[in-house]
Amino acid sequence: MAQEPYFHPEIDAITLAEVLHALSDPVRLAIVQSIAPGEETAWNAFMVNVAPSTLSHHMKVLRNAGVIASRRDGTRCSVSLRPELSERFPGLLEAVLRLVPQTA
Amino acid sequence: MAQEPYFHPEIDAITLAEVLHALSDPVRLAIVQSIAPGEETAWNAFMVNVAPSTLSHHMKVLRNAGVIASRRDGTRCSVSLRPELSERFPGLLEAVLRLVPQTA
DNA sequence: TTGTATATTCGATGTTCGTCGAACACGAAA
DNA sequence: TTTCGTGTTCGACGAACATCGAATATACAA
Repeated sequence: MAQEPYFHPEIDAITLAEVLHALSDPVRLAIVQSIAPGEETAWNAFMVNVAPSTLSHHMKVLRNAGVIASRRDGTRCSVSLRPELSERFPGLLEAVLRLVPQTA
Repeated sequence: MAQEPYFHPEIDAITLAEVLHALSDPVRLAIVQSIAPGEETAWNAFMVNVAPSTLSHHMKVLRNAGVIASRRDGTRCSVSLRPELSERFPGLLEAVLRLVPQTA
């Protein structure tokens, strides 16, 4: 874990295409779906079968897209859904997350 | 134009990740946005600055993802939004299309 | 039949992506 | 201090992607 703070884009810098791209990967979709809105999830609590380096990559994609926020907690890391996303694109994440279960 | 009929996937074969991926490209997002629901749009009526071969490629991606339907009309081609998409993933396309204008 | 307009397919090019293992950086514990 | 646990970064790989121009196939018009 680097001591540098995580980069999180400004609300207005979030683009629709980038959000949709971030959500268009099955692994990332599973990640986002397993984060309860308003709550934090431990980094290593995701049931995705990828290497840690790959998971870190996906987290970065979601973070850069403005979907999730990462917070350092000592050696560990907690992630959560960014409330700003629903301000920028109201209803989008809700619409997607509502449909995920019937896909899997 | 090939005489072969266009391939359109079955409703249940449409996956959320594939739809999101199809919509995650700016050109394709512009295409979808300029198709009025319930109406047909002429192939060459899209204001996207790409070569015809590129446009054809994007149409194929959207078609394979289950987002649009293509119909031959003599030498020409008309496209429309697939109503089945809203049956498979209710509210998804509506949520996206509602947000496109504020992006551009 | 010959020619024209329309869209698809093909081949090529450069880019982006998802994945991994190895190496690294940091905080915390021993 | 040394060790261990946790994520990140780096380098590499093959696959997928966006783009184009050229060639092609088809329907229609002259």
